[in-house]
Amino acid sequence: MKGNILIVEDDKHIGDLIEFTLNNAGYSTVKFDNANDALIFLNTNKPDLIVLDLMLPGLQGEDFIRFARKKTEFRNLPILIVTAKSQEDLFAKLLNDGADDFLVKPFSIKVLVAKINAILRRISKASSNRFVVGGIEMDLESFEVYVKGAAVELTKTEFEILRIFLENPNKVFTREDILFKIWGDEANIGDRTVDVHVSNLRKKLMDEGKNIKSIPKVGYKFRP
Amino acid sequence: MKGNILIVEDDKHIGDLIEFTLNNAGYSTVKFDNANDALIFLNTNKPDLIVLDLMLPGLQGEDFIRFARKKTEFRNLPILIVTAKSQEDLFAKLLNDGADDFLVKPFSIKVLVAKINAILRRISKASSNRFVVGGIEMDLESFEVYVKGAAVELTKTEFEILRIFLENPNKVFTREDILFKIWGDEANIGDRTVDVHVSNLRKKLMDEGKNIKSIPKVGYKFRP
DNA sequence: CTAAACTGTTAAGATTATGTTAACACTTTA
DNA sequence: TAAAGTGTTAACATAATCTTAACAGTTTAG
Repeated sequence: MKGNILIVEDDKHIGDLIEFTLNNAGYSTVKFDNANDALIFLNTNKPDLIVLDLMLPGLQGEDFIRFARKKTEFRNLPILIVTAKSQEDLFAKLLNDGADDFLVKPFSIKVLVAKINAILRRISKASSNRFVVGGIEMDLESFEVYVKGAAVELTKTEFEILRIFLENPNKVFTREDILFKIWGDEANIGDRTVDVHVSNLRKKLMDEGKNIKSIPKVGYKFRP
Repeated sequence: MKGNILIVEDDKHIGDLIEFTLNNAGYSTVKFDNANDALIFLNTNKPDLIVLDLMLPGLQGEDFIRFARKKTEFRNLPILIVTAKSQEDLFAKLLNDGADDFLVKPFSIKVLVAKINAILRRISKASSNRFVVGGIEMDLESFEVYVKGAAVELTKTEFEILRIFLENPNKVFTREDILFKIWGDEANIGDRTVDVHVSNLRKKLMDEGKNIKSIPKVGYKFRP
């Protein structure tokens, strides 16, 4: 998941379009058609970005920005304004109030996504590629593995094999599958080598090692 | 002084207008009417933001962005595009390439200043040019590094490598990653060179040097 | 029940990666 | 112009990892 985006847009048609587009671009979304509900949502949630229609019924978009900015944790939350007409003075004011950017309707869907990508890239350096399966935590960025919170030192090959298992829980891999995935197809290695690595992995993973099951005559799988 | 802004704009009239406006808003400016001179300027200077006209003679604005983005120290330098016509596909591409925002001519002077204020406010909040990671303190402005308070003399290359590590604690970088981030992609240098610099870094950093870990078959990382 | 096939584990040797030094080229400084 | 500083490469030493072979233990099939 690339990020969580809050959409505040009273026009159902446009709101759906934005939501659909962002979902397609890999973002998860929450949508409200009024600012009050969105503010209530913000009490208990912290999205990565807000797409805000300026012309909302009731509470105005401007007020929404000011309210949102009051809370410390939202001081750096990017807000992208979507508005019907080009009011340059208003834009200038909003940008100074804390909005990050704006789009004038009708706007291009491509530009919308590109702007959001650009803003979020700036804000969050990299979405963490860390995941947890069973009692094992794997961080692809730091190449670290934790079993029940304790760091475990793995070699690169062990790491790669474990990754295959964790990314496909319960799927059985033949030794050839594993050889191919790690060494490529030109490798000239006996498949018993996999057994040795799996053996070493099991030992290093302590209790969790028991979850690497051997399927006789087939291969190995990981059952969390 | 609020900040230093590089203007790249071939239309003298618009360039003067931008410069005048930004000066009035409290920014200091440097202006070029072509991308080549601007790139030369970037070799020895580091502005806080670039205002770039997309339709430049000779080197295209797109190329300019790519060149600028190659160097580590400009990777987070905000670039605001000013362009004559609305080309939405191009905008989308540029935003993904690393531009931060754009304005379509004729644009409002108020909006220009507001956008620049907004971008710089975002940046200055996010990145101080002095930071501490573990027992190491790095000052990007004075190019000084302190280990437990004691100044350490580093060469430029060592400094850049350390910066990559400190800005991304625990993230593993391959030797190619490091080569690319520092030398760009046209460099023709063996990756063992990185080892030598890392070796020298470790020595100079004394105790803290132990926190530069080598991940066999992958690369290096800094674990504070 | 026994042989064959399969899996687990160990340890040794082979292979590959890393650490470090020294030499040379190049640039900057005095 | 010499001297000092920096960057790059090559060479060698050291260290880590991989692979294999051997053997023990286990399961399967007849």
